[in-house]
Amino acid sequence: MRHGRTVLSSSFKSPSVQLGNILLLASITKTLSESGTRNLDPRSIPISEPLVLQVLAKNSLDSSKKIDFFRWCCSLRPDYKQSACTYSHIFRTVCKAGFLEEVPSLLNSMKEDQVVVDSETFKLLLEAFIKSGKFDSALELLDYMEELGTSLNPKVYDSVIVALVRKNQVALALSILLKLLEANNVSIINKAIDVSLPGSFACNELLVALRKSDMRVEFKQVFDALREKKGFEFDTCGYNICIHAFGFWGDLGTSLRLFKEMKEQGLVPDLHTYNSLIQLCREGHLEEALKLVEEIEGRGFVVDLVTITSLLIGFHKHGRWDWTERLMKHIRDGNLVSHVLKWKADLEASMKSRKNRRKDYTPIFPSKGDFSEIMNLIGSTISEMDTNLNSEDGCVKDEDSSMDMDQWSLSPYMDRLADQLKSDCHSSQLFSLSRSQRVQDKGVGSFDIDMVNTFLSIFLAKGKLNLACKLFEIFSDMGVNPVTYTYNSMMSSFVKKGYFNQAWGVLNEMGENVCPTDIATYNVIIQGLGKVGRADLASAVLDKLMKQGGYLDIVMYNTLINALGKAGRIVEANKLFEQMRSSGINPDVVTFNILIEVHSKAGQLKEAYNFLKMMLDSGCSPNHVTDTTLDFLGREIEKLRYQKASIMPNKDDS
DNA sequence: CTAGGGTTAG
Repeated sequence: MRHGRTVLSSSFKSPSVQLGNILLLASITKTLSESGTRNLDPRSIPISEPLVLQVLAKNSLDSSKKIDFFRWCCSLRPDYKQSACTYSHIFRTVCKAGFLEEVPSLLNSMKEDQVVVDSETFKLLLEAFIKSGKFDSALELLDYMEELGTSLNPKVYDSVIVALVRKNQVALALSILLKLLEANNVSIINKAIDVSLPGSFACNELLVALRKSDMRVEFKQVFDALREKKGFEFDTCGYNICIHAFGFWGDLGTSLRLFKEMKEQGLVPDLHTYNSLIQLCREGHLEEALKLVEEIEGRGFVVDLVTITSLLIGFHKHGRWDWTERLMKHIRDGNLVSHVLKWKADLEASMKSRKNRRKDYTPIFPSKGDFSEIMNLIGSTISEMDTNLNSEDGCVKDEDSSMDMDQWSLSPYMDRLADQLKSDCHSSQLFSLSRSQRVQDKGVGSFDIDMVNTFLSIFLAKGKLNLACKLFEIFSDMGVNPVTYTYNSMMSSFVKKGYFNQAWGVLNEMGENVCPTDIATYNVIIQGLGKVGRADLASAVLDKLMKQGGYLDIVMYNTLINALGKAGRIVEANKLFEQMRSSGINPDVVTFNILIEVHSKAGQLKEAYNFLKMMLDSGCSPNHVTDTTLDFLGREIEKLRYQKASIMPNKDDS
């Protein structure tokens, strides 16, 4: 078929041309993969841009051959110049294959060819550099881009900043942003700012990173610079970040000012905003915190577990459990408050009767002295409890018309369970899973169970295990269907008292009951397990969690690594650390502190030192905890040096 | 895609 028909569009080639190309392409590919560019003859090959692109796009050809071919084509200059498009291709190939060392010379030849690739390709290159830790190269490339002076997509800077932040290169990201903000005379930079900064995602990311790294001064610097920049306005998220950060660092005045300002800007504060502000109750401003709760309710938001946790931690910190009473009064009537009060009353009633019921709990709760503390926690008012009975099938039936009750009510279960308990002679059975399962699964995520979990977390976190156990005991007797965290807490309590069989029972029963919604709640359990050196159970929890499709965030990883490490399971801790990194989570200062400490205490000083080095290399700045830990490491090293003056870990580098 | 509570030392 050789009739020379005109090709209408370059993308629709005649069959003959197509066939010819295919054959040519096949032959080149074959030659390349067999013997590289050695046997290619420029005179016999009609090098054209589409052809080069097609070769570069060949999946069967490995990247090194493609790069060779590309260089071979370049060598044909001045007869043949590569187009920007081809450069774009080869850069992508290079990035994909990780041959970043090829980049500088490729950039040079691009310069010679007097073409410039698109912003997107630059962005990919920068990100590839940053991803592989070649920050210097990334900066060089940035300079080079400025030098080229071409119109670059301002979003390139955003992506660079974000990429750096994610690589813990907060300081570097900071310097780039500040440079952008200050460089009023460089047109390209200005362009970048004008388009990119309003409502910028990158700025928010950087601010968050600065807050997390406790870089107060730098945070303020960026904050001020952004505010001075004309045309820049924070979005809701940005305001939230700043409000939280200033409050976090104790500058409540600024937090509140920003809060006011954002409302004036016409932005609507959301639950994030309020929950950030409520943190101020940690500083003792309990009254104001409650006012905010009022405002939340007034605006139609519903307080969530974060709100409650923040408040309770604040109350706890200031020893003001009596404020829970006031909190409940502030929570919107008709919705939560009645349930909260009811829950409270039920708990009280249950506890009152408990005293007469089980006596064989003593060995599990050797210390009874703190009982009054629970009473304080719950408050002293004893309201009459609702004595509704529930139906046999486990559904809640509400006969109290005055209180719009729903499935959150606990008292019907409690009543029934109280009866069961009376007839139940297995008082040594610490809890009954079948009993729990009989209750319909409606309470998951509801307020009451969260409330209990919150108290449990606090008790467990403060080492008040007996209190936590007690609370849980009461709680599970009420027959609330436990969510995973509750099981976990329970298990933790058992473990701490040596009731391993029961703990395993819980583990096996957890099954589908896992409630994966709130990862924070899983942490305390692992922490507790780690503290008693039962990381094997922590691993089991983890396994189950993962099988349920749960995911791990950085705090969870840290908690787990800590638990494993403290239990002396260093190998597993390290494995988890690797898993964490391979799942794309960057270790933070807490992770490194844990790893350094764990290895130090295990006598693996060299490893500890390596983690310190890794931490510094990854741009993660040490904090006060690191200092304490390093003191320990230093002493251990000193000790070792004293013992064996000759064989030393490579300590004296830094 | 980014924001709030929950993770580490003494």
